[in-house]
Amino acid sequence: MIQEAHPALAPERRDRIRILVREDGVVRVEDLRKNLNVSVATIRRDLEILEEEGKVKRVHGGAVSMESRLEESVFDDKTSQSSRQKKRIADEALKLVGHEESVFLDGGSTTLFMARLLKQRTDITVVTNSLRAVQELSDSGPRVIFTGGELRRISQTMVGPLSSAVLEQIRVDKAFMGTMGFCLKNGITTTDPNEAYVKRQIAEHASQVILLADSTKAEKVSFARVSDWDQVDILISDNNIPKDFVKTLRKRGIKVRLP
Amino acid sequence: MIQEAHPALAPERRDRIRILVREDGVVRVEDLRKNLNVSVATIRRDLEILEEEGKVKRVHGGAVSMESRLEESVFDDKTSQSSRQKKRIADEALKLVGHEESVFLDGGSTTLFMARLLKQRTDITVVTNSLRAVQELSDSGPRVIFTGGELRRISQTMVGPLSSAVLEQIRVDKAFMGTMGFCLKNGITTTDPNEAYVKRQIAEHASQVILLADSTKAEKVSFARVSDWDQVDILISDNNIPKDFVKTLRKRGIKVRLP
DNA sequence: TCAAAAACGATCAAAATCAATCTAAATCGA
DNA sequence: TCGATTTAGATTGATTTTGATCGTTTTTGA
Repeated sequence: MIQEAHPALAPERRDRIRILVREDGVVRVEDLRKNLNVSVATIRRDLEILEEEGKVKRVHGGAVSMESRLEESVFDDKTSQSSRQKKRIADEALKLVGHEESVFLDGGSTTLFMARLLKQRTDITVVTNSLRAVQELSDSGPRVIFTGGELRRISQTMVGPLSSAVLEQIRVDKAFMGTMGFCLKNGITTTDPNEAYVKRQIAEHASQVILLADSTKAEKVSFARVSDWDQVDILISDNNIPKDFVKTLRKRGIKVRLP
Repeated sequence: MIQEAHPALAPERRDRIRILVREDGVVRVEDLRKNLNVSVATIRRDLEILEEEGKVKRVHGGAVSMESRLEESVFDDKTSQSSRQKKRIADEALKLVGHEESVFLDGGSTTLFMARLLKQRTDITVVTNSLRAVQELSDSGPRVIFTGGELRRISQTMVGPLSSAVLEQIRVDKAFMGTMGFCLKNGITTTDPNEAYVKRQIAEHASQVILLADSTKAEKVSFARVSDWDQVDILISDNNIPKDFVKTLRKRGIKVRLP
């Protein structure tokens, strides 16, 4: 076969693809082929792998980044499996919201589903740092308190010291939180330290902390540590979560709900 | 060589349509066809998809945006006199924004026009309590600080004591403010005391206060008093404002610009 | 109100792209 | 070195997307 000067290793090539996709938001298979000097079959295989890893989303003719503007359209992909799970988790979470309570919603797709459902409730107060959640509730619905702060575009949330200024002054009955990963050893983790800080702070000011996370997040560890399990009161997930995991959590006094 | 290298990828094309629709509020199918170099059939199919996603609403001959909350206003404003004036006022105001400055935008249609124009500027920091302004800048543009607080639905702004918590901690070079009414005797007035309070507070924390108000607001008095004229540094309005009024303001040391 | 013009939706064929399969080269362990 | 395994490229039939056509509906203007 061809003996190139630099026979780029497979993971290296996939990394380059990731970068190219993220830079332009969208790439075409043909461009990648020319750029990397491999066949389209290889590109397709790489994209397949990257899609499984959640790095890109394949489309006819190429792929789009999952970490860019176009993410949004992927965001409300209602047909996807995980999306339906998130919907069910949000439904279950809604049952926990009592009359005239105040709740916190953080950024994340699961809590966004919840915001949608909460639109019917005008008796409660919603506190959030998620711009999308506010948009969802901006027309009508419950009383809305927005934390403010600096806009973090990638997650469309408000973070930083100015958020804290507001958070310090409020108390909520229940805090509903999403996460990027959770495991027994490392507790709750997320991608950004700023996000983590906001979550930690609101957890301290909430009577109950309820974690919303589908099973794909189980045993995953992300970059920034949010908190340990003893901060969490209830976990709402789905049935694909390992049985042992649930058992251990329950032993540690955490209620687990699997709708 | 003139031959286009590759047709745009489908999601990319739809994204461009979304942007075009959002920018102008309305687009015609024919314009999109010329702009994107595809057949009308493709445009129609794309619009169908975007309508299902709730991004646009199809109408005979084209589509209107569903994403911008200004949809209606921009729509019928296109022809309206006052809207064009507001646009010109916003253009003029933009000239005052220097390199790497921080500016405040309050709620109101004129400042919203400004937010749109500021999208091109990535060197500045925008502070605002207007949800619409944040939405306008949520994709890309300058650094955004949002005040947070309680959502006042009618104006889509954040108000109340929690807003103050953030406002107290920031200083801006220039504050651009709209108003419901202004006259020599009563100064600046607006409809809601909460709004007035926010305006007053930011005025104290701004090196310069710039009032943006078309001539229809002149000699009008609204319910809640914001401030006296001595707080204002510059007024940007239009030529229909009474000459005497301008003269008096200038005598009091306020710069008046009439683009 | 009516007729011409414009826009629309449905359908079909061509082109592009994809998935599956098979073959060849490279890598690795024995 | 040999053979198993992994990785890349080529081929082929299936699928998706696109543009063109044609009959129908909506808008426009007299």
